[in-house]
Amino acid sequence: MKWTKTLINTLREDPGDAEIDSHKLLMRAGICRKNGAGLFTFMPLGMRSLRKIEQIVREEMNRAGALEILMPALQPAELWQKTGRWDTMGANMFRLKDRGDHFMAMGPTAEEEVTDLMTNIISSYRQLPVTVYQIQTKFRDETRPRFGLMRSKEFIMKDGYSFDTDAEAADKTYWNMYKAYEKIFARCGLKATPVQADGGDMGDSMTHEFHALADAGEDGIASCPSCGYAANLERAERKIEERNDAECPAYEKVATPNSRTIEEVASFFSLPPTSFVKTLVYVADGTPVMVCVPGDRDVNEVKMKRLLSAKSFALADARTVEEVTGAPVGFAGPVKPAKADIKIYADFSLKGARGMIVGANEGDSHIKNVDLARDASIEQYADIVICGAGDMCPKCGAKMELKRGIEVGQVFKLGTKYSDAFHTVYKDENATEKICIMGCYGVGVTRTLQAVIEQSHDKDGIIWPASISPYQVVIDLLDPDNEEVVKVSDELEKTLEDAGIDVIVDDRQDRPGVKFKDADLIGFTVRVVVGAKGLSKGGVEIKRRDQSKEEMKIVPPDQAFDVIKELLV
RNA sequence: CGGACCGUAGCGCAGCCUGGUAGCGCGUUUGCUUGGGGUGCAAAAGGUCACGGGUUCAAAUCCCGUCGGUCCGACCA
Repeated sequence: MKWTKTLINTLREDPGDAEIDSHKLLMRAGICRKNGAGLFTFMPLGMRSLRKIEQIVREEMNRAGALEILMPALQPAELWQKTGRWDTMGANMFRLKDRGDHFMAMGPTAEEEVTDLMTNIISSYRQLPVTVYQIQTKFRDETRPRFGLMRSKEFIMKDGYSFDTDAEAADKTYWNMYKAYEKIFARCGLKATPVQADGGDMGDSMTHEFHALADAGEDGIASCPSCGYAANLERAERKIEERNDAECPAYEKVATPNSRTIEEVASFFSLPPTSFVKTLVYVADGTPVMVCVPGDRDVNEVKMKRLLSAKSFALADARTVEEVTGAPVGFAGPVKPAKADIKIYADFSLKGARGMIVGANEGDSHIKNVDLARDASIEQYADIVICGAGDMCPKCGAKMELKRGIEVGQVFKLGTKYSDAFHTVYKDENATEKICIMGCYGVGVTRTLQAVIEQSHDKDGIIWPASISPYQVVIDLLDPDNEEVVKVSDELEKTLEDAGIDVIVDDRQDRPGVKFKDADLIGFTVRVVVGAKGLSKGGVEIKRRDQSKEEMKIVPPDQAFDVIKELLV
């Protein structure tokens, strides 16, 4: 392919609305163009990489035994009403009406659709296990699209769904997919780490997310350098040492005018935040609860939500706080709240805590010398704070590290949440009707593309892994008017194409510097320079994008092919 | 959905405060020049200043509204 025959439009300057490197490069290299908030057009270069990623996903899914299908992105509302998600998905789902006044959804995911489909197809245990998948555009009305393809309103996702006869078989399928995902990301040149995650509304059982570690990632991940434990901060646990503080005298009230936050109270007492108990009032499914954590810690709302099996869990408003505590916001505490029967949950690390300072449930007052076990009625101690760097690994006790990641894939055990709703059953060997156990498996295809860029770039531009480079090789034809040089370039181009290697020839009437800059910006895996000066000095120059100038090889044209092939492995 | 800011040529921006016939850089086109890391010179094309209303002799500029966009927060199968 000749550069002048395709449509490549690079930008010298960063787009004004891009924040992170990968987003800037996506635009600068001409991979994408923005159409609106969270909406992008893939230009020819981007399209090539995108299709290559899809093909890798397809090959690995097929190899894992999954079957490709394609379902409509436009889905009838009835399916969603059947599982109740028509309501619970809220404003995140694009909804519209057809001319017959029927509500439809632009699919944000497809559990309902696929379960409805398979319910009518599956009848016998002989058909199971079965996994189907599709690579399809998904729609989500994100309140705040961000970071280019990372969080967009329309994106391409591979979504797969498995149907098994029992929990054991479903477990096998789960790990089969898990392994397929490891291969997919490895082949895309992406370092993706599997981490334990929270199921959210999707289901309550086991799930792993695959994260491309990157500072620009939106998710926090706790990981243990010693044993490899890794979990999304939403779920990450920590090991807690047993605590048994020295006995303290009876508690007493202390006036703490205008000291509401832990910082203010800590400075008032001249004590570290760990000497205090932070008490927050939440509302879980309409019922207020109190949550106590050490003063230097934050409540993990996802953990609380799971602990209480709550559908909704959010901080209470000021009025509720006043009703519950009998004091203005800022003075809540676990000792004798106004609402005496309120359930109080405390973090494990507070078990055995004595001599603590807590809010007095009275304006401008705190109480000190609190022994939580003696003075408060704690419903339950549990791990309910967000892990921090330095917390002990729950598996091995080593100090954990905090990292950031981009979620590029997720595998879920769905159980029977959807098969129950749709009555997806099969007959077993004894002709007994049994429910299917489901799993679902997603890969953010467009997000993976950007995650690769985020992980693989330098100050000059993108560094594409060979497997998904728009063209694996770029030939910088420096003297497009020199017949001899053109002949060498044309021959090499043909040799490469005949061998199935993607190659683009920069045949523009431009100075070498322009071609080098663009080749680096777009980041084709291998660059071959063919020019009169080079040929007179012995040949063509070959270098992989991630190699330095010093590592550049100069070889006679007839050896170029072998050297290029070597570099693409 | 709360808070802040921004909409001027394909891209990046200035002009707005203090109203007076719309500018710069990049890119594009043409010619010459240069020819191994975004060459230099010259010429040219390209804008209903987001949209609607108001104030005014006069609005990119001031006021009101709408729409779009960005950031912080909340949310996020």
